[in-house]
Amino acid sequence: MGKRRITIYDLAKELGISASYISRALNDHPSINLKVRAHVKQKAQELNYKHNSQAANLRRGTSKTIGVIVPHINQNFFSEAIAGIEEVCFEHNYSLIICQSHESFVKECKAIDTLIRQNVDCLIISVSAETQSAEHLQTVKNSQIDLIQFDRCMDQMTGFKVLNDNRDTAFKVTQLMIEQGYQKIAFLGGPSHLNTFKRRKEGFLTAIAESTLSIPPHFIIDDILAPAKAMEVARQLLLSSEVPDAFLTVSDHQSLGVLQTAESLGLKVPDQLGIFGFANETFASMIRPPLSSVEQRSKEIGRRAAQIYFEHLLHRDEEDLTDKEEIIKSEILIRASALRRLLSA
Amino acid sequence: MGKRRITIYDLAKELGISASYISRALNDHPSINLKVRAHVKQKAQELNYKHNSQAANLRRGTSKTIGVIVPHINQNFFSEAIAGIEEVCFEHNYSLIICQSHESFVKECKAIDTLIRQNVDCLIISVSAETQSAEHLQTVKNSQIDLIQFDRCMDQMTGFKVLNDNRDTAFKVTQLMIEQGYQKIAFLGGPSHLNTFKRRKEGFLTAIAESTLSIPPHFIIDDILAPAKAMEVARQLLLSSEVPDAFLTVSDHQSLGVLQTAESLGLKVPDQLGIFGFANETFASMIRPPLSSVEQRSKEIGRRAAQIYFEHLLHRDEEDLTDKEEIIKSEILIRASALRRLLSA
DNA sequence: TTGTAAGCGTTATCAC
DNA sequence: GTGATAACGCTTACAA
Repeated sequence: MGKRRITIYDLAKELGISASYISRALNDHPSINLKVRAHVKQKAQELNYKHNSQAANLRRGTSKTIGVIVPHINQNFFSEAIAGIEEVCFEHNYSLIICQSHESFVKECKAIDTLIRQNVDCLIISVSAETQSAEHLQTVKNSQIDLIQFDRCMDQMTGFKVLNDNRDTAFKVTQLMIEQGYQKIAFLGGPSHLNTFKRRKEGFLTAIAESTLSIPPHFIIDDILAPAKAMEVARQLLLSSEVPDAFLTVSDHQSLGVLQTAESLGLKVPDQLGIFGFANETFASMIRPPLSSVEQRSKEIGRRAAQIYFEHLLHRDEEDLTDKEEIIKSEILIRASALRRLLSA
Repeated sequence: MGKRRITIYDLAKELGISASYISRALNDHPSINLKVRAHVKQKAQELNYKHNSQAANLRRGTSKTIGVIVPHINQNFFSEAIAGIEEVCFEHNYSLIICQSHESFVKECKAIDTLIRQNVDCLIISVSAETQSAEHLQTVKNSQIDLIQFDRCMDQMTGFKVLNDNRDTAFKVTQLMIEQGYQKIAFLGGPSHLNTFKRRKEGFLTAIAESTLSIPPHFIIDDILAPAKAMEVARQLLLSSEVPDAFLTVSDHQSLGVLQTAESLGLKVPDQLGIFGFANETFASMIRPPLSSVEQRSKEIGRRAAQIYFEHLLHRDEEDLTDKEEIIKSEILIRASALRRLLSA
């Protein structure tokens, strides 16, 4: 029994009023007497009536749903960001549909297609490492779906973006390392077509340029996110004739690789070799020596991305922005791995 | 321009055939000539037609959507599980709506309500720490929504469950520690009304009972998941007259707390104190000494949970199961923190 | 093979 | 205040 779902028609029959009236009562339409509203709502509860969002959304032409695409749900940075997005959506009674691109451009396109078909009102995305073109993002906008990018963004695509201050942070971190007396700093980067990594590198290069140091070009190496690669490169450099006395990397995993390599070569960290990571993974503070890193406040990034939708896009009017880059300030965590002197500040 | 979304009626007009025919062509209905199908599909692409899942689902009475509720998206165990669920759903062209309970029973109920209104076909849930009753889960079933529990399950609720072999694993881990020569093993547990923690404790107690050891009752302490609490308790025990020579905990964070406490007291791990964690967090293998732990294969748990829906529930027939507990075997990772002797095996 | 029409559950519009 | 009625975009009997 109880097979079929209760609809407003069932309520209408039960209460002897029309379905449209029921609908209005449940939606707190002002034209309806407060007592009637209460009565209807009570009856709805009694009969275990559940509003059918699908039907309502079809009728209304909106889905009250936001789609999210990230490379991997189970990477700390992204799961934190999603948690932030979810919090804000929950406050606004919006649902979240989540897809993973697995760093594949093809899957990212498929995910976008799915989300368009699902009628999402907004898409929040951090693109895959493979993504080089922004055409698929244009499709989203063409489908009248609001687009918000975070972290990994396509520079050629205008619109809302929520980003870390990557350039600035890398700049400051580099300065800190120089302050600590490191003079031959190597830089291990990521895929340089991704804005986040590009900017971290820029920050590093600018700080070096503004200093009196000169860094040999082969100390600056792109696209070695994989810890194994990082270890190999670190080993080569540390065994060469011109040895770096510090490593700045774009991820804690790279840094960990460097640290282990250094240990295996009998180098003392931070005295003989300084190491600075990025992302403040859980393990960063737990290894010995604790790894200096950058807290990206990824949950806050997610929150802001979602808030942009509700602030600027949902009830858009003439004066509203259509284009904005919002910067979430990272926090530099200087720990033992890059600390040779007392800090001046 | 291009304001309105293209519908099958637009396609129909454009091609001079009826909308229903278009629908069938797009859905590969066998009655339609292959050439026509191709023609229609091509035109659809040309006009940038996007199938509206909402409308189709409303008509079909299904949503091809699975709801997921977990305490926190951004906890490793759960984000891995969700990644597994997502993978399987993606293969089947199903979408995922994700909610967090934040360990609150009230929020869990609200999430369930949302998902029912969203018309999900199935709910996959790991209940909050607060959840003691299963009435809200019954509501789900009453709404003709398939229910699959994983990890944290309500024992009083029948149906499909995907679980770790918690009891068994804790049993084996305890035996391993005894093999290593530890004789006074303390147990730091979690909230005991949650099946996972209850069973880990049972496993520990059984192994002790089957051994020749006798453990004082105050060595066995429930409900201290918070690392700070774990540290406090460890400190008290390690400074008392009767000192444990090992700790088995139900989480790596507890274990880390114990490890740091031991270090601060000048105790040598693993020689003077053995430590065994649970969950194999990223940091477990990276700290010194590396922490022994249990890999729960959470992604696999997620995958299995989702697969159950597609195997047993989606095309249910008379002979199908309605009740099953599936066990995902954990993997015991014995590392230096609990390794005093060479292993026999 | 093709088209007509009804209906999924809601809400908006228009009457009364 | 209240109630018909049409529509949202799609699928599916049923007819032709």
